[in-house]
Amino acid sequence: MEQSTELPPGPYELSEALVLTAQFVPRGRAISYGGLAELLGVGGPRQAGRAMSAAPEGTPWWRIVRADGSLPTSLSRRAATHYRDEGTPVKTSPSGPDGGDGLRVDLVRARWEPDEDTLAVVHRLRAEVRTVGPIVSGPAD
DNA sequence: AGCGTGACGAGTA
DNA sequence: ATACTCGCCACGC
Repeated sequence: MEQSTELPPGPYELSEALVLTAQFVPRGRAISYGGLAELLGVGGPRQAGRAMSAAPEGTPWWRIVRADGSLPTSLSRRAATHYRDEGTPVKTSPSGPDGGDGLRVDLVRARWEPDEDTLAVVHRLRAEVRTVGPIVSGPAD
């Protein structure tokens, strides 16, 4: 069984929620930074990237990629190892046919789509995210 | 409080 | 396909 439906107690920081959501991406699949944030319903691609850069050990960061399926050059090599191991559909880039940089995940085939249960969990996650959102109050007066 | 920076993304040339 | 611009927004100086 997977580690679904079990979440640490909230509320969560946005970055924490994004990392938790990333944990649900199964082997061999991937999603874009923007897609991850969109799925959670909070934040955007920059926040997702920020969260992944600071993600704790054990986070499958290689499954969160850019919209075009690539990752920063510095991470490309390590990611390639995982893709080979997980059998992730990749696309050979024109400027670098080998596993170095130029490697891109074929999101058309590898894009992760959460099942209903996972979706429910993520939805619950969203509700407990401590957003830094706009200050609405102003009872001041 | 301003300003630059970044594991982004979409649009334009 | 590549290069560059802009919009985005949390962080750190």
